[in-house]
Formats: sequence, C-alpha cells, structure tokens
Amino acid sequence: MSPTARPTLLDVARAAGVSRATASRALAGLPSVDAALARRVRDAAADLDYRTNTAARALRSGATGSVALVAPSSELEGQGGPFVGAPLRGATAVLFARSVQPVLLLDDARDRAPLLRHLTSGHVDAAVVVLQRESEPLFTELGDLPLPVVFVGRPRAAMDDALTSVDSDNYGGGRLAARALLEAGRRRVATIAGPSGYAPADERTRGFRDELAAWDVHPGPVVHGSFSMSSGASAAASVLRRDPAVDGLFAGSDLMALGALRVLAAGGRRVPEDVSVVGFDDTVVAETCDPPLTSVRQPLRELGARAAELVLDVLRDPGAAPQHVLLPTTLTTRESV
Amino acid sequence: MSPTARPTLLDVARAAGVSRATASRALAGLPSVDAALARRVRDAAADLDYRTNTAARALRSGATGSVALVAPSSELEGQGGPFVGAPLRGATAVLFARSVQPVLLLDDARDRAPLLRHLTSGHVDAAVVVLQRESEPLFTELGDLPLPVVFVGRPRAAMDDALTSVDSDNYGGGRLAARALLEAGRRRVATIAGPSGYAPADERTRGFRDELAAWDVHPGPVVHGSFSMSSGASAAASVLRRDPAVDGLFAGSDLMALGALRVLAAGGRRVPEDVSVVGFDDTVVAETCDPPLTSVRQPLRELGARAAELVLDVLRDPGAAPQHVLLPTTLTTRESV
DNA sequence: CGTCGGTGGGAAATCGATCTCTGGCAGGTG
DNA sequence: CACCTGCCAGAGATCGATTTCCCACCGACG
Repeated sequence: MSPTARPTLLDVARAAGVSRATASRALAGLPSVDAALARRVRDAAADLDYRTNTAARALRSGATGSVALVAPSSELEGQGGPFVGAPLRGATAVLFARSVQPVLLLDDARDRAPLLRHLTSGHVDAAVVVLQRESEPLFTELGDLPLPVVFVGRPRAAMDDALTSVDSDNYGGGRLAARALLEAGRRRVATIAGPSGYAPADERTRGFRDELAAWDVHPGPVVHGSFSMSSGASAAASVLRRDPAVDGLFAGSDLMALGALRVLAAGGRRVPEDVSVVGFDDTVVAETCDPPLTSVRQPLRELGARAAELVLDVLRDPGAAPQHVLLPTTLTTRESV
Repeated sequence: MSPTARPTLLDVARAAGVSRATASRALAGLPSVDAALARRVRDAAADLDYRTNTAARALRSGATGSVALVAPSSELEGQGGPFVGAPLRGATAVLFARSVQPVLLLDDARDRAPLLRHLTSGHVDAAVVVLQRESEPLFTELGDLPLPVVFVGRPRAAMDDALTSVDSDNYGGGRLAARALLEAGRRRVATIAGPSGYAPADERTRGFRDELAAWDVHPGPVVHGSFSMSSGASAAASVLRRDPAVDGLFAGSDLMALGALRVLAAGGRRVPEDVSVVGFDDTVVAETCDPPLTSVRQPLRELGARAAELVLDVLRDPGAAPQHVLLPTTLTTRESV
C-alpha cells in the first residue's frame, strides 16, 4: 500500500468491524443500521479521512453527480460578463453546497454539435443553461434533451411551457423605472427600448407603459435600440427630435442610457436637472458614468441559484411539473433622476 | 433492454464480432490491433452511437478526466469579470477540445476549506487557478496540493519557482505604454501606478520607467492607487499638484485612467490635446469612456488557454519541470493619446 | 415449547472499461 | 521437420460503491 493510496469503503468497514455493505448503509444514513454501529462506521470514516470514490458511485448508480452549466462563450468575457458570470456564481454556490459538480460548458454559436454531443454523452445528469440573446436558438435545440434542463432567461414569450425557466421580472422592472421618473415629477417621458421581439426588452417596455397608464401619463415616444451604447445615442437623438421638451428617459439597458447621456450632454441638457434618466441592469457602467445612473437591478446571482435548485429538484423528483419562475427586480437609486 | 439504454463496449464488440478487449484496444487506437478489425470496431461503434462511459473509465484508470477551474467568486460578476471570464473561456475551449471536463470551482475568500476539500477528494485530476489580487493567498494554500496546478497570474515576484504559472508580460506592457506617449511627443509624463507590492502593478511601472530611460526621459511623479476609479481620480489630482505642466499620463488600470480623465476634464485639460492618457487592461470602460482610451491589452483568453495546455502536459508527463510563461501584451490605440 | 413476523447485517452480483495474462497462429531458422 | 520468436486477440481479474438476496437472531404469540 503506497502512502498516497486513498482508503476505500472496505478499509472503513474493517476498521469499524463490519461488512462493506453495512458501512455503505451507515454512511448513506439508511435507517436499517443500528445507531451504535452507524456511529462506529462514521467515526472510522472520519478517522481514515475516507472520501467516497465518485467514479465508483457514478458507475454503480448510473448518475454522475455533476450538472452542466451552459453559458454563451462570447458573453463571458465581454460586456455580458455580469449577465453570465453572476448566474454562474449563484448556480455554482448552490451545486457546490450539495456536492454536485458544476461542469462549465461554453456554447459556441458557430458550432453547437460538440456541446450537444457532450450533453447527451452521459457526462452530466442535468443542465442549467444561461440564455442570452445570441444563444436564443439554444433553447430550441436543448428543449428535448433526454435530461433535465433549466433555463436562466426567457428570450421569447412564446417559449414552450414545457421548459422550466427562471427569469427576472422585467415587467416589474419597467414599472419600477416608470415610478422613479413619475415620483421625480417627470411627465413628458420617452422610452429607449431594446430590440422588439426580444421578450425581456418588450416586457420592460410594457411594464413601463402600464405604470404610466396607472398614473394617467401619456407614454411619449418609443424608439428601439439594440442595447448598445451607439444605438442608445442615436435613439436619444431621435427622441429629442420628436419631443425636444422631454424630461424623463427610460432606457432598456445601461449602455443605451450611457449613449443617451452623451447625446443629452451634447445637446445642452443637464441630468438630472433638465432630464431624468433611468437605466436597466445596474452594471458597472451605471456606477462609473457621469452622472451615476439610477438603474433597475436584476437579481442575476439569485437567478442562477434558483435555477440550480430547480434542477436539483427535478433530479430528485423527475415527475415534477415544469415551472416558470420570475424573480423580482429592484431599483438602485443614484444621481440621474 | 429499455429503449434509452446506452450501448456498452460489449455491444460494440458483439456487433463487430470481437471481444471486449479487442474493441477497447481498437477504440483506444492501440497499434496492436489489425487495421481491418479496428476499422470494423470503429464502424460498429459509430453505428451504435457508442459513447464510452466516463465513470467506468475513471474507476478503472484512476483518473477522472476532469480538471478544476478555480476562480475568485467575487470577481466573476463584477468589474473583474473579463479578468476571470476570459481566461476561463480560453481554458474551457482547450479542455473541451481534448474532451476533458472543466469543473468550475469558485473560491470564496472567507472560507477556503470546502474548496480545498474538493480538490483533494479525487474529483479532479488537476487544477487551473485564476489568481486575482484577493485570491492571492490561494497560491500558498494550493501550492503543495497532491495534484498538478497551473496558476494564471503571478501576484508576487517572489512566488515559488516550483509553481507553474502563466501571466501577461506586464513589464512589456509598461514599455508599450511609455512608447505610445513618447511617440506622441510627450516628455513630461507621470505614472498612476497600482498598489505597490502587487507584482503585476510593479512590473508595469518598471517597464514604463525602463522605456522612458531608454529615451532619456525623466520618469516624472509616480502616485499609487488601488486600481479603482476613485483612487485614480485622487492620484491624478495629486499628480497635477506636483506637476501642473504634465502632458502624458500612464495609468496602471483603465478604471484609474477613467478617474484621471474626469479630474483632467474638471481641471480644464483637454485629452489628448493637452494631455495624453494610456490605460491598462483594455476593458469595456476603455471603449465607452470619453474620449475612448488607448490601453494595453492583456491576452486574457490566451492566458487561460495556455494554462490549460500546461496542465494537460503535466498530466501526460508528470515529471515535467515547472514553468513560468509570459505572454505578450499589445497596445490598443484609441483617441486618448 | 415451537413457530412466526420482523429486523439487522453479511455475501455476492453488478455497473462498464481497462489491462494483464495467456494461448493460438504464422513465419522464419537451424 | 521441429522449434522458436512475434504478433494478435480472447478470457478474466480489477477498480470501489451500491444493492439485492438471504440468513440469523430476536421477541412474541398460540
């Protein structure tokens, strides 16, 4: 026996003076083992620093004890970082706590074949898929996988109800944004919306309008952008053309808000004195821009954590009905309103 | 046999009319199998859509076929996103291509025990550890792990030579920054350095000074910040106090450069007309700030990829000598110089 | 006092791939 | 013609945990 040889269940069983079978049952916490014996086994295990061999367990039980975390590869490092990184963090923490291995798989939109092959090769028991705009097609391809899948994000309202997903309450976020502007006394407001047809963007706009309606305020012009800074800038320019007297602006993303801030400044408008601006996502740029941006925060980390919990639930009870969870958004107040 | 039962090696062997052993050898590509037979086996495998059972292989061979990717949990979602996300992406791509599972483990600085337990429990064969400032202590704790570890980043110059690491050429980056300022005709330059004692920051400053020396230019004032925007702002203020006629500024991070830009603008200096500014890291803020920032780019993705390759090398040949790889930085030119 | 329900625990099969050991066969040599 | 060397492929052991099957033993009841 080399000094680095790890103890096996047999070693534990011997040390405790029982059979392998009993040792296994004791460590699994099965009730059919005498309490005193179980105690002896657990002590022996702790004594030997025994760790159960994952491979052996996986082989025997047919489950691998790992869950895939699928994220769009291009987003992880760029601007989308937090949108992907934070859910990953949340999911990882949950899985880790239940000693399930989170296996990171990055989705390359140009070639999904390897990803699909991996997911169907029995390497993982289930998957948490972080959807971003570009990875939207994924939910179609992954929907009928022979393993449990939970999606973070719901890019299309029409997404199959049979799919389990967790998403931010974008609608509620839109309402929060509207309320912030309204409570600041703004009544001539405009919307720089995200791309239409993309459910989260549409939901934000819808929430915004509904809240305005509840206050009997006219929704003003709505211009669509692509979430980027430059699209926000041109949208803002278009808004100013349509209504030069605008005093409140809701942007569907922080980057678009940033573009708008530039245009407003160039046009001689002061923020927040002349125009109030609310962004969405509460990212770094909201903190670092000038003035710092009031923004709607998405519970990104919780999204991932909740998705991981759901996936573990499904693994425990495969019959569970698909769910569609919405987590609340909150408003982070800074100086732009 | 249920319809979902996956084919085993035995099924493949039967279909090819050989024994399990031969099938195994054929699929492993061992030369001791007749070419025609090997071909038959491979065809049968493809035909049945056979995938080798990871658990069984792991159990038998003693290796798990997975490598841990350790990243500081707090950085993944915040500003540090790209610094962590990009190496992760690079490493994942490499591992995936060699069908090694990248297991994502996040390091919680408050409690490292679970991480260490996981790494020593035989769940993974090796680890790639992304070091950031706060996870610096990790390299001490992980250095003598009984498995191969490759670090991305080298927070201390005095880091044990027995540890394998991959890092950006921060020194070269400093030289690039200096050259950019010098070639723009700047001669009264100042440095907003990162925290002293943190090797990457010190290296950047050293490279900067050496390049200046090569041009016979006096290095000017050096003020230390903490990489944050606000620290950059106060450092810039201090620089202006010390030398109001400064015409070139090298900041050890984009965020500090951003803080400096604000202070310069507030002080009535135009960038780049009056003062040229070079940042470091080439992050989103370098793109989005006003004016867009010339910045030194770190090859973050390559860092991770290279680390993954090194770790696979060590797994293949455990006797390999520890290495200390430096990857070149490049200059991204925008409008601030 | 004998038998029966019930409970705790041991022996052994099992999961699937790998690897050692060994035998068979062909070609070459004395 | 006998024997040896190589090469190729099959039989079976092995990795370690789980789980089924079954036996032994206990108290209780007829």
